[in-house]
Amino acid sequence: MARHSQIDNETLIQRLTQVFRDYGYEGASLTNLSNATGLKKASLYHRFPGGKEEMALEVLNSAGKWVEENIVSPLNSTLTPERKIKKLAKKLDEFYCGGKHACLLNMLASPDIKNGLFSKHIKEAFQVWIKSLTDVLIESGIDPKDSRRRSENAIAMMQGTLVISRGMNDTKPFKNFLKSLPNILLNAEKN
Amino acid sequence: MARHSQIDNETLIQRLTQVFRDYGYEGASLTNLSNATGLKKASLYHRFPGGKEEMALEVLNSAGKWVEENIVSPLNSTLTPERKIKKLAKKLDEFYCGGKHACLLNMLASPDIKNGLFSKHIKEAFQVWIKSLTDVLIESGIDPKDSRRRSENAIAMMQGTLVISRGMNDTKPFKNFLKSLPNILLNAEKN
DNA sequence: TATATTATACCAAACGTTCGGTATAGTTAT
DNA sequence: ATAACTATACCGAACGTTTGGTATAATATA
Repeated sequence: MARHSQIDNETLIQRLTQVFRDYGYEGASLTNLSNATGLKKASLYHRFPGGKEEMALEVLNSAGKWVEENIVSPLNSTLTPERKIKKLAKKLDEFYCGGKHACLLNMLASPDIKNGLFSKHIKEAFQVWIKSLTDVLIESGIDPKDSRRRSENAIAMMQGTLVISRGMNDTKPFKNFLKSLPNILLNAEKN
Repeated sequence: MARHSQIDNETLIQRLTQVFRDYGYEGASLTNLSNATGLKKASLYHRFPGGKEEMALEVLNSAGKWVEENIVSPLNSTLTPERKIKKLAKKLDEFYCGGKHACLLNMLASPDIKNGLFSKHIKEAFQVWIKSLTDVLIESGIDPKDSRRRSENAIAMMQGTLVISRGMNDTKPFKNFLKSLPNILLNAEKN
């Protein structure tokens, strides 16, 4: 009954994600976002009446959905814990493009962007990461408290190696983290 | 021969640091910086003719000097490795205000701020961190390659727990990291 | 000692530019 | 024809920066 979009929602969000991830919220200007998507400002406002805020929220939600489907869900499957972790590492490699991409949760977590508009999303996202990992470790027979500690460590290592890989312009730290991930999680006595 | 500054250089840099650390480069507006320092915009330009760029560079240099004096130098002292690490943890607690402060290296490491104006500083800073830690571990009798691996892990954990502490608005992750730091570095088989 | 001069620190106001956002008119596909 | 979509032009506000000039303190000259 109407005309087709010239860029589908999925790729649109994907392009917006790139900009927010590389430049942060303040650094992601509408000009950037327009250039990255091929849509003029007015068209972006047609798609996102809430403006930049809505774009960033949609980007966060989309990333959250991807993580839910590709990370959390496989961790709830019937595979063995070890195979789940191996799969996790592969998906992380894909998600962060081998360490070349920054993490949105880091880039959008400034203390007062729009009075902490994203802080709830970010906090929940971290909790989801940690919880789903913890459950796998508990399932594998590791003491619950220890499971949680190891999971928190793993997520911290992930974020940290991403920061360092970006800062040193070298993906090795992240790559090494992925390789050591099974050890970190399943037999922490040798990491 | 002239009028007195109404804010000395050290506290001036300190105030600027707060803003860059909390808001990132793009988020740190001249209005922010002016309010934080008590100097009007034009006065900031008198102190820093190179403008915002120069301010950020001075902030980075100042932080680098602090780290050199308070972190790197003590690691080269005559203390035992274990006591050095304990001291390190204390200084890190101070430097990052118990996990409440973000790391400048993370906040200023966007891929293309002014064509990577800060990327050299940031890369070198990470290298300094890692090298000085590695040397301590080697001194303590740990295999050089393993020493380097452990040091990289420790720095990654530090950055990661800072990211998570900020994202979850809870300094526990960073605090726990500090507590586990001696173990991570000196007897990695139990971390 | 008193005055003129110089040097620095500071600021109000304005610069041109870009920001996020909007109003309107036109185009396109059904 | 109608509704979906896009492009152009525009807006007030904020951006980083510059200008033109005042206030304060030390120095040089008398």
